Amino acid sequence: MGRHSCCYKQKLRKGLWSPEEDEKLLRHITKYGHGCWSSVPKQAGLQRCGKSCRLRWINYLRPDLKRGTFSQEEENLIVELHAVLGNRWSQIAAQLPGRTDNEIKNLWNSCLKKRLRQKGIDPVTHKPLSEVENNGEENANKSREKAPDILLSNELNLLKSESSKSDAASSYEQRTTSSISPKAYAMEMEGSCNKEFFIDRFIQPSDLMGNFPLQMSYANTENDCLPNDSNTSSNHWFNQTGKSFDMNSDQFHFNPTTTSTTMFLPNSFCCNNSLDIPSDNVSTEMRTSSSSTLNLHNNNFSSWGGLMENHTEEAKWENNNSNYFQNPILMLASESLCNEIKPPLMNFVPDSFGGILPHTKQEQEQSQTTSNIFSKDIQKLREAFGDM
DNA sequence: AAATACCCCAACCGCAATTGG
DNA sequence: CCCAATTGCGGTTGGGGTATT
Repeated sequence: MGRHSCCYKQKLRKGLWSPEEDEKLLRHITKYGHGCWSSVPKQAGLQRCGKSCRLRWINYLRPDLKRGTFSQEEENLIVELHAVLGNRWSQIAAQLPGRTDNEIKNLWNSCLKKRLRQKGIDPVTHKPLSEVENNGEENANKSREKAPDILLSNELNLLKSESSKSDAASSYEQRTTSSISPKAYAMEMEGSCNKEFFIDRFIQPSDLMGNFPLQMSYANTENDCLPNDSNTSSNHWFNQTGKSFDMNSDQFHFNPTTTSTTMFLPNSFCCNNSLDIPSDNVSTEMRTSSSSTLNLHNNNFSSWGGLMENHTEEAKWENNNSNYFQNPILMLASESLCNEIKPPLMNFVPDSFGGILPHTKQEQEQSQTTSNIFSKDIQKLREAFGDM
């Protein structure tokens, strides 16, 4: 165990990926899905280990990545999430559609940590440095660096720490430009840490439409590991259920009111009732295997985000508000509020992996059953807050 | 202009968890 | 249940770019 077996094999390339390698991997995954990662490099004609391919896809090639610099809102969110979750980068990344754990980790280590220190806040404990020093750094580091689950409720209480008070002026100024509302902020200042606090602080209307996490299984179960099937020129894409669908098929011009397919699409992509994908944008480009239509090495995915964006006012609103929590905290809180919300339009919201989840009421219910995978976290929250 | 220091980030490494035969 | 293969995660590293001397 430990080191991936394929890494022992000779002649495997390491280091930066070349544009040619990127194109090979992208083309392969676009066409067949990744299936078993360890078989991807061979099938894609790459001299890489599967682990390296997976990482490259997740951190760079995935079409739903946002890329570019982090917004102030995103940075604020990361800091707040870090205060609760610690160095659980993947969980933090799950709340920031289009961002990878690696990206967030790098941002934290290179910028955010430093910025907090400059503001007199210990980036490990999120308490004032002076307080941390008084209490002894040892204990603080022990309890925080990699927060055990059992500390979760305690972590939540950190949100009401004195540090917030001492940094109130600058901090509130910052937060007024972020997602936190004055009410939530005031409660935080008052040391409140109850369900209203979380609902007000984290939940946006889009969450209440039933934006629950789903377990992503986009492996192409029918066609995994079958790149040699030359009879199928189809480009099978991945969906939520693990079944593939054919990007060459006319059905790709799909109507979300009749399908429950989840696809990888730019995370900014949202729509109301029906979604007609222009024939000469994404699907066409992804079908074009002979020429590199995606300018990956200029970090340019405008052909995805640009063309795919729905520019209606409502879609813009959705875009602006779909980046919020889809985690157990919100799920728990959402459960108690779902009934108060109007019957949803057909909403497409990014899941934690950047896919798009169409949510009818029925699908919300299905989603909630899937949410059982978070039952452990929910249990902890119940312990922290009591039943809601 | 050259040398050095610093910063950022892509990619690697190793471990733990999960999966499946 | 066992064990090997695989996946996912977080910590770390190293190289390239930029700033400073």
